[in-house]
Amino acid sequence: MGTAERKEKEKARRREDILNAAKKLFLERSFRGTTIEAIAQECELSTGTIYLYFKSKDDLYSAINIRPLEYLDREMTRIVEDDSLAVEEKLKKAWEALYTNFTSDPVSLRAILHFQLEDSLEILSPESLGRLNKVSRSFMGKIASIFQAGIDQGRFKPANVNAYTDLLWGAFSGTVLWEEAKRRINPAKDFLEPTLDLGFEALIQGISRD
Amino acid sequence: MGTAERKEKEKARRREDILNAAKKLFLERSFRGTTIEAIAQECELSTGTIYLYFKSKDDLYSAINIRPLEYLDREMTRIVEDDSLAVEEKLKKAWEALYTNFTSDPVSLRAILHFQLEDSLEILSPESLGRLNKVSRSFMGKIASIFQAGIDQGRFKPANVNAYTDLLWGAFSGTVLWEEAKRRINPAKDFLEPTLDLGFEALIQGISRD
Amino acid sequence: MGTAERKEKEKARRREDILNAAKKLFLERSFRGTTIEAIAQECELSTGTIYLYFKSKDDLYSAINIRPLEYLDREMTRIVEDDSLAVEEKLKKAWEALYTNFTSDPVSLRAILHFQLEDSLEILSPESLGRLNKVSRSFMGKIASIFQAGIDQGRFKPANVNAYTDLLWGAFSGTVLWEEAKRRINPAKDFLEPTLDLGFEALIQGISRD
Amino acid sequence: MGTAERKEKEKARRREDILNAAKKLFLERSFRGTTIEAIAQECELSTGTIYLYFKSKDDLYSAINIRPLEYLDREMTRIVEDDSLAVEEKLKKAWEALYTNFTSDPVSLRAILHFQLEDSLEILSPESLGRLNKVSRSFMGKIASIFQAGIDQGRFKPANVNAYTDLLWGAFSGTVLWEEAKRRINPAKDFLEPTLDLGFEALIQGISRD
DNA sequence: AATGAATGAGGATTCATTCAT
DNA sequence: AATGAATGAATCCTCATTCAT
Repeated sequence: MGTAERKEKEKARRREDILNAAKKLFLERSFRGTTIEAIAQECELSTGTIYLYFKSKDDLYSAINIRPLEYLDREMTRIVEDDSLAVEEKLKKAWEALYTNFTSDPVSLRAILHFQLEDSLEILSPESLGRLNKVSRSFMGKIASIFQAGIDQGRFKPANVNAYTDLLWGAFSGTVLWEEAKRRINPAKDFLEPTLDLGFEALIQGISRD
Repeated sequence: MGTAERKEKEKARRREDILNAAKKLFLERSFRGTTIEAIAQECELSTGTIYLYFKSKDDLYSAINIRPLEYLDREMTRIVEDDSLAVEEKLKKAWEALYTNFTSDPVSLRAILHFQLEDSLEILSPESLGRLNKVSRSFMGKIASIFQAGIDQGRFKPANVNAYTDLLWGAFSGTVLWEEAKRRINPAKDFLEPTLDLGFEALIQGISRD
Repeated sequence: MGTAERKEKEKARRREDILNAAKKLFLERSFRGTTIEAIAQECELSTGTIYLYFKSKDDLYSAINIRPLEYLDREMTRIVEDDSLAVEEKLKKAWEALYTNFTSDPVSLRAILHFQLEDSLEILSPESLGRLNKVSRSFMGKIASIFQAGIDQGRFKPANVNAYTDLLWGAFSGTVLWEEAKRRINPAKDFLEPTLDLGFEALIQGISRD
Repeated sequence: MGTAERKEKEKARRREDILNAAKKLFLERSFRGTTIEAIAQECELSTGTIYLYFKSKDDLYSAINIRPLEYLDREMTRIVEDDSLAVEEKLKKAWEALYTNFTSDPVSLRAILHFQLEDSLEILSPESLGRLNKVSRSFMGKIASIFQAGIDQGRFKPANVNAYTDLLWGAFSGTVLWEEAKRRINPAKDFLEPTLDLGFEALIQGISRD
């Protein structure tokens, strides 16, 4: 039925609106500094309506995470499965995907880090938490599989692939976080890209055999 | 007079007690989840007393930052000025200092990252903020000087030393944050040390000439 | 639409309820001695709701002022513009208006005096302060104009009309305040009316030309 | 013994210091806005010491009242008993005593009015309250006796002398309060003296027989 | 489904007062 | 007597969440 469909779409759109408004405000004023009321105003809805779409503020925050992670997960799948790419190229593509994603959507990274930092995890609805865990595990697993392939092919130094993966994620996220913090203090200086480039070069060099 | 001195010491000790209690709770229950009341109870003082030593909750949190940073700053000075060390060794020592410091005192890193993540900076007392900025700049500056020396000596690939420094800090802090988050979900798995080792190896490899 | 209108009314009524509850308690237990919580209980609302209608406790207190002042201001207009009245009669009516108003609503005078006594003015929201200033100036101006007319007509001794106005207000408010204080100590004795009568007689006598 | 005496004096002096400091701060920042700590700092003592001299903040505040009232009471005695003065002159002198006293010591009037306005009375130690009541009753009684004499001599219109007294006090205090409030808003304009002069003239005129 | 008024628990902070030294 | 650190009750205000309409 066309009507039902339209309604469905309308609803999805609404959800999107809320997500975007929240994202904007979380970025501008941090999680602590953003009230549900402010989000409601930003997307021209009422506070009550927000709760029609999200169970709680934390749930809303987590939803901001999930989407980019799901997106990234799909990207990683594509990269991993693309047989035309060498492992170094795959790694490069993965890194670029991270970069593209998080520069186009800085809040989502912050949201992820926020959850790493605070134990808000406990407040999350079990479903959200489960979904979050599943996606991030899948996503990390795919990166790990690239490292594994590299090792198997004798191109990367043998080491625990999880350590490799953690390193990649840690270095990436830590660098973005730090550059962002610096930029908040001095908006003129934006060294994110060159620093990340450097980071990737070093990483590849550092783990490549010979 | 001995009395005045003892009082001074007593006061310093009290401050320390508060700091430790706060540290413990912030670690266990995050900043948001920790109330002044809880801190007071933890160190067996009253809420009012906390405010005798710290202007606000944020001020207290920031004080947790400053000391390890100041300590690290002194460490870096020692390392930088030790002429018996090669630049690679200096870097290794610096990395180890970070490691030692933040594993022995995980909250302080979390506190630092907290301030990177939130705009709580604005809430800090100007003095705290100033001191924080000064120390961290000094500290970073010393790391940068090691990179500079390495480049000057032709042992590191020429590049922007600030990018190198940011990378080092970003990779280090990001990795710790991530490993810690993982451990909170699954306490059994602690991969921090090997991952950081790997990270350092990769870094050195990656930036070393030939 | 009737619904919107009813809502509007309901809201105004709520505001009124809060105002009345606050008035009652402020009268009974003074400003300092009255908590928001108590006000909330008195009008069977929650503390949070109070803040939906008033920015702060001081704001609420000031709101108690404004209405009677605005009412008085309108009264004064009527009196001033009533050409059938002699200046002495206008003064009498003005005095009576003050009397009627403040005996029917004693807190409002106390609230006014409270703000005269404390520097709480700074705490008031700028809007409230502005409104307060505007009304009281207008109100005083109208009384002054009666005095001016009296002087112009040669019925009052020439003098600074502002001094006359200040005197009238000072004598009135001071007397009410004092009688009220006495009554609080000994509720049996209420001399307000005769004393005010006497005051008015003396005032008229005192300023009338021969 | 000289030592005991000196100690006594020293103690009285201390008390005086505290009183003066408190007076100054109460005037500058109002009762609410003044902390014991601030008073202690102002007179270079410690908070604890304040409590050696005064039972409570309210007690301290009340002490500020009592002295000028006691002084005024003595003044009134002198005036009342001075047979060389006519009743009108006595009244004039009484008014002038009030004026002199409260312009030289504005806080004390504010303190008195504060107690009229708030029911801080309940908080006062019974002794303080008793003393306060006694003095103010005595003081008012003396003014009343002047009115009584005036009526007896046929120079004032017969009326309740308490009403006369209340009127005098109300008009005086109300005018001072109001002029002070105005001056706080616009310090340039000080109309206190002329307004009080006018007030006294009107009063005398108003109550004098023919 | 949407609203937005109402809720009320929760928390930071202040400050009069006490008390050990 | 003097100190000033410690107390902790008291209070204002915020804000995530609910619910009647």
